[in-house]
Amino acid sequence: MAKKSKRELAALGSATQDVSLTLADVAKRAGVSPITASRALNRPELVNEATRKRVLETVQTLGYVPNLLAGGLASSKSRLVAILLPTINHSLFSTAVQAMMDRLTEAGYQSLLGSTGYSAKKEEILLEAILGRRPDGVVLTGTLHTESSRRRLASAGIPVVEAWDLGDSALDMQIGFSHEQVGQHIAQHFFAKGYRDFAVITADDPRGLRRTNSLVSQLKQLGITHTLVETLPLPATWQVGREGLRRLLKRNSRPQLVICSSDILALGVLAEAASMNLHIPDDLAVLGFGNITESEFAYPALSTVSVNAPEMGRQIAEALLGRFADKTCNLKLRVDTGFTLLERFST
Amino acid sequence: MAKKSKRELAALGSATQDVSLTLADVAKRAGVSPITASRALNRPELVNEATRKRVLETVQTLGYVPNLLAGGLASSKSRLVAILLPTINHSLFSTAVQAMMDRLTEAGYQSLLGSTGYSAKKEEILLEAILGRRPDGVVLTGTLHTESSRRRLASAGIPVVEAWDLGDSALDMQIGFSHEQVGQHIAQHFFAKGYRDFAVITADDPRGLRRTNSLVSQLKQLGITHTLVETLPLPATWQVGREGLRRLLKRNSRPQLVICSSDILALGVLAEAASMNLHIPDDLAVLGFGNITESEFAYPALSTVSVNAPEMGRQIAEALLGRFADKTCNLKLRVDTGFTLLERFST
DNA sequence: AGCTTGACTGATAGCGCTATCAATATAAGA
DNA sequence: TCTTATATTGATAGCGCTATCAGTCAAGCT
Repeated sequence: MAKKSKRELAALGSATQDVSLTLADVAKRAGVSPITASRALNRPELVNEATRKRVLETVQTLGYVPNLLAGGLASSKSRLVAILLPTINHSLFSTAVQAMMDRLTEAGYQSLLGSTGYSAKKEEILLEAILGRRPDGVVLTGTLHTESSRRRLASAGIPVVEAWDLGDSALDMQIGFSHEQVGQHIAQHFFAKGYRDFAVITADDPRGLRRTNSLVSQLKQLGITHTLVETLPLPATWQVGREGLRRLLKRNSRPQLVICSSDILALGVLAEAASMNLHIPDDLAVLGFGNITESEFAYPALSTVSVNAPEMGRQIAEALLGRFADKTCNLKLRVDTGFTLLERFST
Repeated sequence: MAKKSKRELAALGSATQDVSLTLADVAKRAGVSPITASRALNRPELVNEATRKRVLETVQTLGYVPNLLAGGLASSKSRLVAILLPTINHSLFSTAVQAMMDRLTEAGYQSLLGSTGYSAKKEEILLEAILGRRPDGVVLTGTLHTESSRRRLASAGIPVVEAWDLGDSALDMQIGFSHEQVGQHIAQHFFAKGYRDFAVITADDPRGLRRTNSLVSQLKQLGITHTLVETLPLPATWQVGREGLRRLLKRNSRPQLVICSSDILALGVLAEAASMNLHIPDDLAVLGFGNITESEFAYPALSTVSVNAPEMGRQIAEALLGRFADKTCNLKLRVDTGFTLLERFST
């Protein structure tokens, strides 16, 4: 009762905003039925020009903000895309995510970010909470920890994009690149340039490990039988990179080239090398991965592998939007966004 | 019809997950009324132990995921907290946000991240979309571009935390520190240490500018009448930091100490200095701001101002949770989380 | 005139959940 | 014995929106 009267007050007065204004209030004031008001906002092509204008003006003057919870419930379209990241902080993915969000926001979708962190238990809870919002789509960037999480996602019946990879067991759409190819390419490229003594510093993450394995086995094929590999626990930070180089140098020989599983590690290596007065690339060459924005402006500028993150982000957004518009489109989509080896001044 | 039968199928079969399972399905199977099932999940203290257990088991076996859109609509509690950031990428705020999200997630809230970017227009649209989700609370980290955005937020009738600052015109709760004090403290500290020749590289952001103004005027009071200030456009990146130092050195004298408005700029300055073969801190001392994780492991380790971001994040979360539990609590909350000048090896 | 078509608008009935009040049973107190 | 309190469960009625189907009206055609 009290509520109702408050509302009517707001509708009658010249309030420019209100908390609990409903579409019905707008409709009443514009002299149309609620459903027409709804259409004026969501399917303007179905409404007469003059009517639509009147409704939109009323929306403006009242400061009405549609309740998307209600809209989502009624239409079973939440206009929400869930993005799962390993961590929100220092993410290799942030550039891709930014581009993706920009495009999605433009198209009227919002992004629900979830950081899966490092605990499988937390991930399960997160996934449940996110699925509870009935997102229209899900983007997976990191890997999921448990198989049950993957199954749960698969059976949620919503479009899923697995980004940053092109694995075998696709849940749905895949947009990324081949980590094996990256490893192989690095090996071939630097072998051809004359490097013979390689070392790897990698974080203990499945994809970094795959790149590493592919690199090592390609080197073997080229006749380089022994490659030092330092595997360090997540998360990848500068500190870990520095520690990695220290450990590497404690071992026998000093490698010509250190290949890092991420730019973040590589920047740590650069810092550690500087602290040791090692000259880069003469004393030690360093390669990163991911081409985060810092890399280009490090000193020396970091050589790295670019995976064209903004483009990937855009493609992910488009793939989802396509599927939203037409449920049968992009069904087995698999896009290889490739990669580029960027030689700057650290190799 | 078809829908109904599909549902019943799922409820009868031993399916472990289903898309459109409702609470009513769970209730039927557990032999209770829907409302009891609802309570078993959300207000367990109101339900008999045995009943609750039965319901929860049923939820498990069916793989039911509550529809939070419906729940939110019915209870007008969305369990959603909106966090507005200037940008999701390379954010000074990411550590605070991470801590905040962790706590909120733990308490059953989800975070809707919005990047306000650099366009006021985009910000308006974003705000409208976010308010449409009826978040239970909003956290503002950057500043909002337009006054109308602020008003809109204020009149949304939900708890708002303004983080990272303690301004005069609080919308609601404030948790942060005084940028003026930071500037003043830096001036006093380094003056006392004997520095006399200062320069500032700052991004064109309101708070950095406030720190700078306070610094400069404090220096004036100490008898240092002229301080070079380079103001560069957002976003703050390494590139901008490098550019800043270059510009600074093109001017007359070389300062003893360069004070940067963010660690990111400072790391850029470090890189530029390295490229010029300047020795830090002897040739040039550098101070950052924010204490991002990289700073500690840069070479040389970056002196900076820590604002205790994780603690701030936690406090923000607690403030909101307190308010959610009791609408009258924390009403004019204003927490000064302070700051610490961390001298490492760049000063 | 009668029919069809297209453009527009509205009435109705939910979406899946919870607030609210009511009902029941049992235990405790007078 | 009859209240009164406590614990537990259920019936009802929405939350604010949209899908769906059903008009209404004017224009165009036979």
